[in-house]
Amino acid sequence: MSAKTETPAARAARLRERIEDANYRYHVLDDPDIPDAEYDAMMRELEALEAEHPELATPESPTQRVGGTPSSAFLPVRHEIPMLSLANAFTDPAPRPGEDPNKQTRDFVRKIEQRLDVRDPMFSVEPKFDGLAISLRYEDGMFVRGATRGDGETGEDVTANLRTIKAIPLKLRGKGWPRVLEVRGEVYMPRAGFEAYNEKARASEGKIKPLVNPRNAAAGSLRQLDPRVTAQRPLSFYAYALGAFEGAPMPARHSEVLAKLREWGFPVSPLVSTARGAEGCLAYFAKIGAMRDKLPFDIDGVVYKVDDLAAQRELGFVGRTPRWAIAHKFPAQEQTTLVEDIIVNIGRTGAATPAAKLKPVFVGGVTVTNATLHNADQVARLDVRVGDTVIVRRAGDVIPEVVRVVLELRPKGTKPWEMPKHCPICGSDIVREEGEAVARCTGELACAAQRTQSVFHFAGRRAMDIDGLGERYIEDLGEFGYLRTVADLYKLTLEDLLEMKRRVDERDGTVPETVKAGKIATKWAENLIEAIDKSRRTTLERFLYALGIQHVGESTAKALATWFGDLHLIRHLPWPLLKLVPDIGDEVARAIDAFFEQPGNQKVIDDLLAHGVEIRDTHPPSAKLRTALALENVLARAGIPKLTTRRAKQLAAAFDSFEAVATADMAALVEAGLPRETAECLHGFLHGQEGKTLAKRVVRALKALHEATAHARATAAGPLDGQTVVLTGTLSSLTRDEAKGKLETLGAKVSGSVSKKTSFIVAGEAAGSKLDKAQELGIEIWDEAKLTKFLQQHGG
DNA sequence: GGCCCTCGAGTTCG
DNA sequence: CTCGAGGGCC
Repeated sequence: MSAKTETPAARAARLRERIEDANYRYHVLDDPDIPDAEYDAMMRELEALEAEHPELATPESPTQRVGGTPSSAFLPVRHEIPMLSLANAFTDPAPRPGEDPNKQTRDFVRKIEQRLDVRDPMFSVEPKFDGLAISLRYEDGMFVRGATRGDGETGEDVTANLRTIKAIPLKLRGKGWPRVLEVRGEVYMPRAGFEAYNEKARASEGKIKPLVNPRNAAAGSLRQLDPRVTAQRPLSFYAYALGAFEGAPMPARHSEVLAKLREWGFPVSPLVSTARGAEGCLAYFAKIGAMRDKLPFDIDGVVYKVDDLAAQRELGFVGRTPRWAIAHKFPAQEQTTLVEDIIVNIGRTGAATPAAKLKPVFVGGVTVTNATLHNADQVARLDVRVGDTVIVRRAGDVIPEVVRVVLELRPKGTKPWEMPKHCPICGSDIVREEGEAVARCTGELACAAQRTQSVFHFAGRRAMDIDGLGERYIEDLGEFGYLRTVADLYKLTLEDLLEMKRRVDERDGTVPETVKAGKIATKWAENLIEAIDKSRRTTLERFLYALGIQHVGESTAKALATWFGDLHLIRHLPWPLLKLVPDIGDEVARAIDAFFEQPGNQKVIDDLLAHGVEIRDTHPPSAKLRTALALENVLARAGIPKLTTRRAKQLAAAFDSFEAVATADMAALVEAGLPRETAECLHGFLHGQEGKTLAKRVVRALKALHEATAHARATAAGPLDGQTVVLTGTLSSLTRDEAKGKLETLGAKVSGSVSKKTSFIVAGEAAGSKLDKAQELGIEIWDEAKLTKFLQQHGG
């Protein structure tokens, strides 16, 4: 049948099929069956056909890979099933005599054998591509969304860019695929494509910027806002795992999954294989290692996965890393360079961290100029000196690290490096505590570096999230006296910022950037003021984290926030009571206590609150905590020496407040049933300096607790208090359970059926009889948009 | 007292 | 990403 006798629709369909087949043969089977010229001719014909008959153009047509318009941002995508990160194993390059260089790999296999009680389990083995992990979602066989890995939980929507990659099928081939399929794999740039692209870039004489290395090139290409740019990049794709999988039976083995993926049109590396036990894995590692340089793409190791999926489930996870898989990495690439200097950086906690300033060297795909030396022990271990030639590599292919010194090249007259005795920034003593690895500057707030770093932490994305407040501004603000504590941020005015900028320009002798085309450019300052203002409304968890208390990171801050629920309670609580929170022990509790013990810190908190910082999620302490704070428990745990649980109980029965116990005289204590000796001891303690301080704090804390509880009760009246809500139909942005939970926290009762008592209903897509009934009864009807907006307005 | 896990803190480059 | 160290469990 010739083109002439076909209808345009049939011709278009036939062309598409042939183009898709050619793609499949080229990218998946690696066995092209038609010459490039013919392929191009078919594409041109199809494009012409679709231009002539626009109704024939479908989104999954091969001509429609580059579509859509440049976007301004990538929307976050939550992965239904988190994307994993693998543990690493290395082969020890210089094992001690008698030591197994492949201990890590063998340990990995041995643990699996122990847990599963099998010998030499079967592994699916594959090369580990050096690219960018992504997830592709197919619904009813059509590619609907693609996202980057992100932090594993949430990535970025890069669908438009992924569509331009010909190795990624826009629709699934074959049959038997599930209704919902998520495929995980690696986008990478083949070496040849990388070279060719850079050749073109060189020829363009600066018009096209050359790419640094294939891996960054892949990552950078997917982050292009304009898919037409991505389409110009020679990207490819290999699939290696599943995410969501709904509506079809799941194969029993990982190797079968890969075979299925290949049938459905995904490129799967021809190097994937299976191997038995540790020895099989190591043989595969050796084989791939020998091929590494000749491969048409970069790899950084191989991956071993337990092949049996049921066994994978049995093995489970530690955190987000599976017990059933490991990445066996090739040794990192190494380079030698010169140590030009060894400097000390001062961190937020005063930690003095030595860092090597290196002669720029290209290693592992980037130019490295700095390498951390961690601490004085590390410097001593390596014996790095200024002027040394050292071997550097990128640990885990990211953070540069000094591997060792090339002693043969050491110049004469070098001296071992020593931690300076005084802080290079503020001149305070640098002290190293007994048994600690870090040395610290003791300058605290007097040290500009610590000040800058703590403000930087405070403003961080995960803390108060002040957008646009970078290290440079913080330094400058500090230098000119606008910023002593974080509270000063909330006192800054537009004029302050502009004045600071003027002085910075004066100091640097730079042309004032603030003056452009005769007008004073103030946009950056306006933005910053706005960002600061926006940060005022925050959560307890963020606020606590932002304070930068030692040992209090994100998760401890969260625990404190959920357990105590109220800043005023936390800031007055004596440390033994802080230990009520799981995962908070002596050390952390003491650190928190010490922080709040400083009047300066309490003043900063007062200042922050006075300048409009508002914690919007204060809530009553958890029920568990309220029990724990009952009088007898407080007495037992407040840190009063010799007071046993039993005695605490007796006291609690006889007195009705902590204050009463603290002010009781000996007679009263004896009357309460305490043996004379215990009573004397307690009385002595409570009237000693230590006891008085403790009592004062406990009383204050309990008062705060009481107020917090009362306050929370008073404000518990949510905006939907007393209202009955009915949900019907399907909501797209959240599940019914989530909607229910959110409505309930705002005070609503969520019921299942519509009656005249119903306050309003929320009708999603395809709402049925409940909607009819609500209309009949004249009940208010919300659509999803209205619900979302309402939830947003009320902190949903 | 030792082991295993998790968390905190510091870090690099584009 | 890595190291060091705190916390919990045996």
